[in-house]
Amino acid sequence: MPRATRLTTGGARTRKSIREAAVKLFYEQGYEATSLRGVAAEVDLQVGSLYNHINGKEDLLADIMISVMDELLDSVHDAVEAAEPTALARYEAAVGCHIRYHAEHAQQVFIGNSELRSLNEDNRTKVLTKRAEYENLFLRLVKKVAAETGADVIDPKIQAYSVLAQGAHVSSWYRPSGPKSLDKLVGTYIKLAVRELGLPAS
Amino acid sequence: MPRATRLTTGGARTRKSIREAAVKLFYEQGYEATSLRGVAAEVDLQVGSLYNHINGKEDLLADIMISVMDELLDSVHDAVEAAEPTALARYEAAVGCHIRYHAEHAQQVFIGNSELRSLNEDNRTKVLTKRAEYENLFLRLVKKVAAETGADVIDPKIQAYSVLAQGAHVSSWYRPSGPKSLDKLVGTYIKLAVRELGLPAS
DNA sequence: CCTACCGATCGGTAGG
DNA sequence: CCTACCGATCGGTAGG
Repeated sequence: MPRATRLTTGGARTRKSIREAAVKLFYEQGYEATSLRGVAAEVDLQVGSLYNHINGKEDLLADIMISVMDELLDSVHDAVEAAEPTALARYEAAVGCHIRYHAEHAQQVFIGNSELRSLNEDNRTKVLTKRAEYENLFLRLVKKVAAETGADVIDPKIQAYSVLAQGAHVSSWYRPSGPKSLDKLVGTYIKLAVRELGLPAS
Repeated sequence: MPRATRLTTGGARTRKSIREAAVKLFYEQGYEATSLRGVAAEVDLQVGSLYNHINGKEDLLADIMISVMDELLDSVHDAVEAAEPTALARYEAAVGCHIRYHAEHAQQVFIGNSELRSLNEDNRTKVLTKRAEYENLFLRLVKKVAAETGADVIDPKIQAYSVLAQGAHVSSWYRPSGPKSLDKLVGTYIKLAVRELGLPAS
C-alpha cells in the first residue's frame, strides 16, 4: 500500500480547488457578481455537484474571510515572538509581517476588506471579532513602543489604523510582477511606520 | 410670479433624490446587491419611472464615481492654491483636504473605492484616468517638498500612496457622531504625513 | 409616472 | 457527480 495517504485526497482536493476558484472569481468580479455556475465551470463541475463539497455560496465566502483573519493573526503573533525582545523591534516585525501578508495574499485580503456586507450577521460578527483582535494587537504594540522609548505618539489608535490602512491599500495594487522587490517594499513601510511614531530611523 | 425658479425644479429634484438614494443603497448593500426596485422604492417611484431620469443602473454608478473624483480634484487644487506658497504648506493643505473630504463624503468615496469592477470599460477608464491624475498631484507635491526642504523621502510614490491609503481607510470607519472632532482628526493625519517625510513637526 | 410584462439568470434542490 | 427543474428576482421595455 504505497499510497495510503491518497485515501483522503480526492474530496479534499476538490474542496480546495473550489475554494481557490472562488477566491479568484470573488476577487475579479466581486461576491455578488460571481455565480456558483461560474465557480463550478472553473473546476469542471456542474452547479449541483458543488453542494457535495460546500453548504452554499455564503459558506464559501465566510470560509475565505475567516481563515484569512486566522492566518493574519497567527502570522503576526509568530513574527512578534520571533523578534528581538524590544518594543520597537516587535512593532517593526509586526508591521513588516502585516505588509508582507497583504502583498502575498492580496486577493484573499482584498475580498476580506470588501465583502463584509455580504455576510449574514453570524459570520459578520465572527470576522469583526477577529478584526477587532487584530487592531488591538497593533494598538498594544504602539503603546508599548511609546512606553519603552518615550516616543511622542500623537494618537495610538490612529497610528494603528494607519498601519492597517497601508496593508489594505497594498492589497489593492501589489502584483508580484511589479518592479520593486517585496523585501524592499516591506522595508519602506516599516520605516514609514517608525517615522510616524516620531522616532528616528533605526 | 413669485416662484419662477420652480420651473426647473421638479425634474432636477427627482434626479437628485434618485442619486442620493443610490448612494445610500450602494454604500449599504453594494452596487450588485442593490436593485433598481429598491432605489425606486426609496424615492416613492416604480421601476419603470426611474427611466425618465436615468439611462440605466450603471449610469447611476458612473455618475457617482466620476463626480466624486471631480470634486476631490477641485477641492485639493483649491486647497493647495489657498495655502502659503511653500511646498510643505501646500502639501499639508492637500493632505488635510484629502482627509476631510474622505470623512465628509465617506459614502460616496467608499463606493468610488470599491465598485470599480462594476463599471464597463469606458466608464472605468474615465475614473481610472482621474485617479491617476489625483495620485500624480500628490506625487508632485511630495517631490516638491523634498526638493525645497531637503527632506529624506524614502520613496515618493509609496509616500503618496500612504496618504491615499489613509483617506480610503477613513472613509470606511468615519462617522460624524464619533468622539473626535473632524478638525483634530485632520490635524493628526497631517502630522503623520509630515513625519513620514522625515521632517520635524512644524 | 404607472401597469404589466419580457427574457435571462440566479441559488438551491430532487432524484437518481 | 449529473440532469432537470424550482421559485424568485433581476434590469429593462412597451404602451399608455
